Amino acid sequence: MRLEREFFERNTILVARDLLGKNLVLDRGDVVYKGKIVETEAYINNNDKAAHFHKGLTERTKVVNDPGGHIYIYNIYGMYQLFNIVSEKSTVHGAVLIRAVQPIEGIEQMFFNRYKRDYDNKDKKSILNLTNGPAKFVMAFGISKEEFYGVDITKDNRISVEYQEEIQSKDIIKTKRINVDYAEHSKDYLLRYYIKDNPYISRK
DNA sequence: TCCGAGATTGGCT
DNA sequence: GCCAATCTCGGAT
Repeated sequence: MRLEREFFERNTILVARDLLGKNLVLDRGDVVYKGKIVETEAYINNNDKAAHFHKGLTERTKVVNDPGGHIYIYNIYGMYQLFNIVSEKSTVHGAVLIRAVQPIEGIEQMFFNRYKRDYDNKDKKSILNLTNGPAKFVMAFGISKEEFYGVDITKDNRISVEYQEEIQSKDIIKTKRINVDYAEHSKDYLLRYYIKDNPYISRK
């Protein structure tokens, strides 16, 4: 059962928290990639200097104007792409960065996408390293901005978020976002969420 | 084995 | 010039 528009059109912070434990699913026909979302960050529309759209939208960020459930992907550091899901209703700006997932299905293909070699000589560390960071899981799934920017994750027949039971609040850690030191007053907002003790989170 | 520093890379803030 | 990241390598543990 996929998550519908109503889920994503809510407040960004609620969407970020409730995405924990849900499965991100990418169906390529011959292979299905599935990963449990274990770490997210909220970028909000309340004077959040860390948000790309805090001064208004540009060509890069225009999809944030769409209703919740659309996909926002951007380039970072010249070499990587990060995956976000737009939240809030149309014209209200907010997005959730997916920072890490735990592989559930398609792990052999993820391994090949990341390392360009077969699944044979694997070790525990290389498995954890598949998807324990925001650019890592994008590479593991083989997602690109060109293919998925602006796609509606509630309607598209390739990509969706699969419903799973809520994570209990005692198992959710709430902390500061990563690498937003430039964001002045916004840098200490507690807008990063992750599942307690999950091995795939990007940082403690 | 673990941790920190340095290199990498190109579009936009 | 800056940046919501990652990889590699060297020295420390």
